[in-house]
Amino acid sequence: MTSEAAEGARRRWKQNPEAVQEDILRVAVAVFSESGLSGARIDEIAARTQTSKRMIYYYFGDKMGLYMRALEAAYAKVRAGEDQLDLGTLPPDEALARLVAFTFDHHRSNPDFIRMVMIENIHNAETLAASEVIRNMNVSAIEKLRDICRRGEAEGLFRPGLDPVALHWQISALSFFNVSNRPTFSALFGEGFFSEEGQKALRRQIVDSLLAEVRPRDTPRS
Amino acid sequence: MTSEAAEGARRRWKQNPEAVQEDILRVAVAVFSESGLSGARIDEIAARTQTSKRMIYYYFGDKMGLYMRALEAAYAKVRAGEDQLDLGTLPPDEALARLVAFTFDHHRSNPDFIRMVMIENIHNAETLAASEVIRNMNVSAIEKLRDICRRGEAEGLFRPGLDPVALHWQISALSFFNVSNRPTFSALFGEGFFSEEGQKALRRQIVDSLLAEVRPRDTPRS
DNA sequence: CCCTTAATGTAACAGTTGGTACAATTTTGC
DNA sequence: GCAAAATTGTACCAACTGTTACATTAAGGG
Repeated sequence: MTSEAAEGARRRWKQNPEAVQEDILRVAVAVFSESGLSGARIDEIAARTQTSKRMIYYYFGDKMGLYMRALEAAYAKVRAGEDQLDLGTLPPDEALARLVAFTFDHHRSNPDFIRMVMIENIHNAETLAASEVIRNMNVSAIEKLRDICRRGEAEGLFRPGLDPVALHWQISALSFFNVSNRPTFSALFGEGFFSEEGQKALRRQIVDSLLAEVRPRDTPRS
Repeated sequence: MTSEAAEGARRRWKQNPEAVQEDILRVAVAVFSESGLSGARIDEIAARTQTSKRMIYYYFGDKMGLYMRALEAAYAKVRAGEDQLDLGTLPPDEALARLVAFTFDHHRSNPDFIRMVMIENIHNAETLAASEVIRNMNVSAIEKLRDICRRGEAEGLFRPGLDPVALHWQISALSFFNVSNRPTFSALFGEGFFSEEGQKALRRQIVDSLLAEVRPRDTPRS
């Protein structure tokens, strides 16, 4: 904080490279997520920036370089938000419920990130695969779940043999689809699901469904 | 069949407008789903066709006109495949299980359609919303579920008050995400989920989860 | 068999868009 | 203070891309 403040003070008059890059990245995420990789125009990104097109090429090389950095920025922001969540002190079932509900809400409040991931999937995740930065960020998400599973199994609350990655898949699928496919789904079946009450009911249903999933199977004959 | 054969025979030598349009649409779906709306190039579509760019504009007006028709074609093909499925004779729980498993497989075998819907969502479903053709196609999907629910409730196999649209939402979410987000998910967490065994296990889990969802709630004190 | 209309080939154009050459200015190391 | 390096402004270009004008051929009606 102090070093950043000093940095800001030292360069307060003109030329602030870090701020310029952040500015560009912020706008790039917005424009790419609005228009897609081919649809996004460098000129539009530049126009919505406080700097110029020249600077984009100076700092990021070319369009793909900028796109990759924007993708990384989108992931970084979302993962940072997730780290706010502390589940270590909660009992396993409550921790899982909290994690699912949080993921659902968190995806909803980060549509830019969702759209960046959609775009990346359209392009076969080639940029993501080329970015070591991102791959290193996604370990923590699974670690949280692995810990919950381990504790739940130890306490006999969860059935044994749970796969944290499979759980993550399910939680992601429902929370992601809720944001990614809202346009087509609501165009075909109405906006009802996306009202405040609709979303609340949906979230509860998803939490319940996941909790039922991890509970030990009924053993009728025992 | 006879009229089409006659039509084909009559125009066998040169000029076959229907075939030309079908050819263009087939390629258009492929190219749009590969590259996105802005990423797709009319020149590439033309090149992969047996006709010319000139004909694309002659029959479809402009790029957006072609895109809309391609989107409609993608929906039509998938919905036609769904209509092959007959569930009326099965008991409700089996019918639901069959429908879920079928949807899962059907999405998997139609990645072009999935990608078209992804692209449409990136563009806020504006084209889909403007196409009456598509909206009329999606009633049957819900009708199937509504019928299953009604029968299940009548027989006491399902709990009352089920929402067919909500069920459709869940089935779609899991089956869709499985295809749409495969690139990013497998880049981050490995290909394991998308092997033949992985997909089989996933499908069974999804079917079980949906069946558990509709069963009457345990009423411990009765 | 002719004339209108539908279908197709050729070639080109105008606007856009990613990218850059060149020069000026600011910052920093010494 | 000064020279080297980092940062920024201006103007421009070459390639691409959606779209169309013009001419030509095939099909159907009478």
